[in-house]
Amino acid sequence: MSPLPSGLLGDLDPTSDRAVFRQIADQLREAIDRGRFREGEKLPSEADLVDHFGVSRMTVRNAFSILQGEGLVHAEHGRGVFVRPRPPVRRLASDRFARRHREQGKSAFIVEADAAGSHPQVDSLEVKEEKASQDVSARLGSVRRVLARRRRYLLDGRPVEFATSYLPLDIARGTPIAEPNPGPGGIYARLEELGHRLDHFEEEIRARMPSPTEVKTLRLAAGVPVIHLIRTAFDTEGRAVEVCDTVMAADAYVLSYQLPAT
Amino acid sequence: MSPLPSGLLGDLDPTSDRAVFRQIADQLREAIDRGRFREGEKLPSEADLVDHFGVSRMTVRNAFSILQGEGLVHAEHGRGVFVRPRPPVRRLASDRFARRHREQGKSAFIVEADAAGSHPQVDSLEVKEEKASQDVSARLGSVRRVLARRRRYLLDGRPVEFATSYLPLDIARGTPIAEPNPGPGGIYARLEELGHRLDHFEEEIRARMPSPTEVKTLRLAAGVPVIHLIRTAFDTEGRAVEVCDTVMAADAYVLSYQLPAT
DNA sequence: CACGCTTACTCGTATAGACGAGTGGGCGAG
DNA sequence: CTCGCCCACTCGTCTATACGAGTAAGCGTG
Repeated sequence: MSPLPSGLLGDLDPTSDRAVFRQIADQLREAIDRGRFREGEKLPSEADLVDHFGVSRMTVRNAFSILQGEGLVHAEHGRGVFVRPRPPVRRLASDRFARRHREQGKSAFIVEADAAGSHPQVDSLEVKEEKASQDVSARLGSVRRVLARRRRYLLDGRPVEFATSYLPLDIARGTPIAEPNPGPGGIYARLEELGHRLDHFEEEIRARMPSPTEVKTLRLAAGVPVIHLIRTAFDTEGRAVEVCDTVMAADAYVLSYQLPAT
Repeated sequence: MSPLPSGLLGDLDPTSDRAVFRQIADQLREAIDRGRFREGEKLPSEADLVDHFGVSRMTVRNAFSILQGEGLVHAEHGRGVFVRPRPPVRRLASDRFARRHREQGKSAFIVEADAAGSHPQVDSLEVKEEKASQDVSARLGSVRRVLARRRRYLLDGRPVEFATSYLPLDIARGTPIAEPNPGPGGIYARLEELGHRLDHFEEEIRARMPSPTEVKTLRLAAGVPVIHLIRTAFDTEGRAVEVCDTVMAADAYVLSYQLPAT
C-alpha cells in the first residue's frame, strides 16, 4: 500500500463545521474537476484515504457514495473506484422522423449508428396485444387494447434505450406492423401506406432517477438519470395513431429540437 | 416507540443472496409503490426498522440511502423519513416563444404561473459583461465578450430554474437588453425592435445529476436530477443572437415539443 | 511454457456503539 | 393561560471491527 503522492489531496479542516466525509468528497471532486484524475483513472483506494486523512473506513466510503450519487465516479468490486468516463452521446435531432430519413430496410437507429462508426444492436424484441394502460389509452383516444412493440437498443454492446410503441388494434392488427420486422422505413412507413398520413408528432420529456428495473435493463451506473420521452404521432385527420414510450440512459443522449419563432 | 403495525412490512429472507439492506429497501419501495405510504407520509423511523428486522442501524440507513438515491424518499433531520411528494410540474410547450405570447410588461414565466394559480418570483438578477466561455463563443460565432443576464425563477417560494442568457456585445450593449428589466415582451421583443427578426430556436437537452452548486441554488433534494437546456436563437439572417443556458429541477418540469412530420 | 493455486489488495456487507443536533410535545413555573 | 424549559425521539456523523467476495499478479508445480 503505497502512500498517497503528497500534494494530490490536502488536509481536513477540523474547525470547519462541514462534515468530514463531505470535506473528503469535496477534495476528490475538485481533484477530478481539475483533471488531477482523468476519465477512467483509478482513485486512491479506501485504505489509502483512511491512512491519508486518518479517518475510519466508513467515513471514506460515505465520501465515495456522495460522488457516486453525483455520477462522478463508480466503484468496481475488487478493482477500485474510478472516474466515470463520459460515454459518447447519441444526438437526437428533431427532424429524425422526416420522411426523407426513412431509409430502405434499415431502421434510423442502425443507419445513424453505422454512420457514427459504432456497432448498433436491437434486442428484446416483443410484439403482442395487451391492455392499454390508463395513460396510453388517454393519449390514443380511449382505446382498450393495443398492439405493443417493445425493443431495446444497444450501442457497442451497451444498452442505451428501451422503447415501447403502442398502436390501436383497429389500425395495426393483421398488418406488417404486427410483425417483428415491419419492413423498410419502419412502422411509420407502414402507417402511411395504410392511409394514415402523418401530420405531426408531440413529444413529452421528463428526467428522473431510474427504477431498479430500468437500472437492470439499461445496466445503469449509480448517479445516472434517465430521460423519459413519450411521443405521440398524429395523422392528418388529427387522430393519434401511435404512442411511443422511451426510456433513455441520460448519459448517452443529447436531444436537439428546432423551433420556429412564429 | 410503538412497534410496527404487523403486515405493513414482511420479513427478511436469510437464504436470499440479496443483501439485507437491499431487501429492506425493496420492501419499503414496494410498500410505497402500492400506496401503503402516501406522498408526504412519514415512514417508520430507523429505530422502528432496526427493531422490526433485527438488524443494525447502519443497515437500515443503507436501505434508506438507496431510496433517497432513487428520489423516492427524503430525510428530515429530527423529524423522520418521508415519501417525497411530487411537486406540481411546469409544462414548457414548444410554442412558448411565439410572438403572440409576448404579453405586455410581464414575462412569460409570470403570466403562466399566475394562470396556474401559483406564486411566481424572479431573483438573483444579474446583468453584466463578461468573457464568453468556449462553448458560448462557439455557439454565438466566435465572440470574445458577451452580455450575460442571470436570473433564478421560483414557484411558491421554491426555486425551479436558473438561467443565463448570453448576447453578443455589438447587439446588446447600450440597449434596454443591458438593463435589469428589458421591458414588455422581454429581450426577444427588444431584439426584434433592434432589427434582429427572430427566425428559429435550437434547443439542446441533457439530463444529469446536479453539481453541489446547483443543489444549493435550486435547493434540490437527493435523487433529483437536473434538465440542462441550451437554447440558441437565430435571426432571419441566420445569425445566432442569443444563447440561453438553463438548469431546471427535473422534478418540476415536463418539456413538450411539437414536431412536423415533414 | 502453461496451468492452477496462493496471496495481497480491492470493495461489499454488517455489527455495535457513541455523541451531536434538530424537532416537537409535555410539563411546570409564573 | 402562556411561556419557557426539558426530554424523548429523530436523523447525522464518526469510530472500530469483522468477514465475505471479486481481481489480478506472482509463484510454484507439472
